[in-house]
Amino acid sequence: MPKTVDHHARRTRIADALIRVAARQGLEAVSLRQVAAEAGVSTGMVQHYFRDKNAMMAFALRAVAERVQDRLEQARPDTLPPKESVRGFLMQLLPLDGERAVEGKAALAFQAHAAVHSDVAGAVLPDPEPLRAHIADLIRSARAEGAKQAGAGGAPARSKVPAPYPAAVALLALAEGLGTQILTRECSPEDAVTALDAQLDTAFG
Amino acid sequence: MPKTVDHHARRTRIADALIRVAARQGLEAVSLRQVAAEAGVSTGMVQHYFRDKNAMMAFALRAVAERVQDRLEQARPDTLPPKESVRGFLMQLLPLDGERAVEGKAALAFQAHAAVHSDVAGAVLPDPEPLRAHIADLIRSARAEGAKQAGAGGAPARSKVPAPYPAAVALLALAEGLGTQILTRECSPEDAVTALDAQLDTAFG
DNA sequence: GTTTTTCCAGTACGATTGCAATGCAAAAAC
DNA sequence: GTTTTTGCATTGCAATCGTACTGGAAAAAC
Repeated sequence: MPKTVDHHARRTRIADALIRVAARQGLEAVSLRQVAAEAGVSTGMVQHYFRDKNAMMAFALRAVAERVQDRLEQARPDTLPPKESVRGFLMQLLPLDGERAVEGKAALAFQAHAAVHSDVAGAVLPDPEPLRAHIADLIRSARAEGAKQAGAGGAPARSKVPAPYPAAVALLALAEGLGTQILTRECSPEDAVTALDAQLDTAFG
Repeated sequence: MPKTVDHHARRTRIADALIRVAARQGLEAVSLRQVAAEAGVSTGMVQHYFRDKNAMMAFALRAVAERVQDRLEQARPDTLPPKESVRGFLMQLLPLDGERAVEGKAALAFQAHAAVHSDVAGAVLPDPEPLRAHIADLIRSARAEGAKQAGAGGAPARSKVPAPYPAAVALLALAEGLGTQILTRECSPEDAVTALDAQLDTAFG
């Protein structure tokens, strides 16, 4: 076998360039030549590693999704109490530094793309349900712990606290919504964190 | 003066076509020829009413924003109690029918566009602050009413209820996040409504 | 009637697009 | 050494892009 190279690494490098172009100028500016130039390679090489533009886009879409997933799993310190653990998750979803701003803008562009091309999105994007279920479980366990500490003679559980699963759905959707509002400058990062913390306070007992 | 036509109506008709194309195939597919074909007019006419493509895009961007704004003001029955009034607002932001799905997909595409071209977005998009302030006021008045009905000897206000302004920020961001999750099929409309209602229950005492 | 101004269809042009095809360097297989 | 397979640079092509431009129909002004 002749000259051997790491295909996945090459594809990832090209996908990185695509993400940077998308974050800087939008998906409309993503072309084979633009991406190749951003990656510092020739268009022929891009063509060598991706059958066509759609394949390149699908790979990049999956790459952003996996990067977010990696960040979430990396920020999973199971030693922390449930509430802090969930807070760690959700903060990772907010574009609070430059790196995540780039990823966030690219993710926003891909969201619009996914809403229109649901076929590729469905084939490439991960199922959001496990994460929701995990957060719902953390909420449940935290509330059980809180009820135990309140003692047997205490007041019954307060009404008006949302059920765990809707609360988990709301937390994730809220983080996503706040993230896009930060990117579009509709909301300051400080207000976003304040709103998210308030939401955490009500979701956990 | 020669043949007189309603410029604004013509522009709006073209912008409608642009929105439909963007909702169906994304902003990448928005070209002068595509939009003209969708509107059933010639590209020459599009050029006559818009100096260039950017002007057309900016007009369409403003058009979606105004349409959402109109829907919100139209669904403002001040006779209802505050909570129902806010619920009416937020439900209008969810893409629960075909018409709003089209608008929502276009709005999603424009959001990604606005995050990248913040100059045009800043010049065209309305300030989100008044709506947030209005919702925060409704929350305040509803809580004051609730406290009065609870009587003077009752328990003090429960802790862990978020301050009105962060609650308003959260409600709007949550509606936006749920809306995009519905469009990307990450979340069912039923779960979205459930999560939003739960959020309303906690925001209003 | 003529004139003038607006409205818009049509065409043309240079740039850019996605993609196919060609060709060659380099490294493993022999 | 030769052969063979892979990795990639380059070029070319048809299609589409945004935009400039031309020309004429139509209606108000005269």
